[in-house]
Amino acid sequence: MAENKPPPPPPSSKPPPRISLPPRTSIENLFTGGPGASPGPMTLVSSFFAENDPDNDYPSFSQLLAGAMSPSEAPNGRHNFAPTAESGGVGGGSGDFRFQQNRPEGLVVSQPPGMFTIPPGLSPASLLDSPGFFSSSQAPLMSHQQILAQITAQAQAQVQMQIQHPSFSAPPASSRSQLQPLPSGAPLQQQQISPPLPEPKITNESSDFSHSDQKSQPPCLRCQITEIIYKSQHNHPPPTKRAKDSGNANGNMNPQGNSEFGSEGQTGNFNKPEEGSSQFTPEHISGSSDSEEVGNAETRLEGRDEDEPDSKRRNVEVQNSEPASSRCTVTEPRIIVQTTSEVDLLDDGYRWRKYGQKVVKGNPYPRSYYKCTSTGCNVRKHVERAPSDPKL
DNA sequence: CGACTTTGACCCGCGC
DNA sequence: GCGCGGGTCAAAGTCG
Repeated sequence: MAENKPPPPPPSSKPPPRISLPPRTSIENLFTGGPGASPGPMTLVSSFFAENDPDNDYPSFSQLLAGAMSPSEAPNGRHNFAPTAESGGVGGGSGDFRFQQNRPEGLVVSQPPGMFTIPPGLSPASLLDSPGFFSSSQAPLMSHQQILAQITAQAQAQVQMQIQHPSFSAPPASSRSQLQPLPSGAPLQQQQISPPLPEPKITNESSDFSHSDQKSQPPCLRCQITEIIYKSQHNHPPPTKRAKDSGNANGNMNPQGNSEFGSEGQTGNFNKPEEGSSQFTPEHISGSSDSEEVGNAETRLEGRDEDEPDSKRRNVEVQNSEPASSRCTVTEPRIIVQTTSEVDLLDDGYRWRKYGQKVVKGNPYPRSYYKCTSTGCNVRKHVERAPSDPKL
């Protein structure tokens, strides 16, 4: 797995960035700071920075992001990724349940070298959808890359804040609310698989940061994670599909109307990254196209499958491996996002068709392969459950 | 009827 | 060069 990533790949093949969503259970750990607790999202992020090799050939993530979004835009979204206690872990009702399925509760940013994680509370789907990412006025179309970029940026911002202001464990209530929005009720717990971080403390903080509310929530087994890997970028507007799915898919969305997706919504899941993104230099992004913003990102929600064989990473790497030059010319930038969620498919606003399923080594659960059904969209994503996932 | 899921087989890359 | 593992394709089946 990513976590276990073997030694840093050669420059040419850098691991793609990953966004991880920690399993809820792990989240608890985060809060508690227990040994089991994996580094908090922030930690991951921080680690990310720390670990990021300055050497990184790739342009800084921020730079990449810069293209994708303007910091100023990052409004506070309305939607929260993090599950709210109210929603209840498992459930706030059938509706919640659905929600859970579709959405990861928390994203953790794990930062093995090569991967970046999304701060807890952020769900990839939300991110993707969240209009916040793109202001409504902005582009209706967000590519996966962009989304990732945004996520990353925010994560970075948070990290930076923590780094700069250790005390800054939790964002202002307002911000928090934004983050947590996950109505899903599903509690998110994030655990990260990321490699040992040098600064565990951050982890705790971060955990607070993202899940302050969540803490109270019981860990939801259901939401355990799966991995979702996005390849390629989505340029088409998610809403389209949504129209169909979304009707329902979003249904998961809270009645509150925060749609995760926001085609209509605005999201600001996170605080927007104000920071300079310079710090962020995801290695993985390497291949990605600058223009694209984020070429590759992996979002991983797995709770803990550190076991993942490298092979998986291969995908990522390969994608990443794209020559920098490709960035500009990249015909098919790939964004790899690995997330885990109870449901194979996170409702990210896009329509996915399952084209394959396979059992991979190191994980009892089969990995599912999805393609974006939008015409012309080559985005693919791999979803797999964390091996440790008890699976309900 | 169309879209999607499931499943087996094939192909490719990597490690030994 | 061989074997292993992963990723993708394609056919069949299912569901709305």
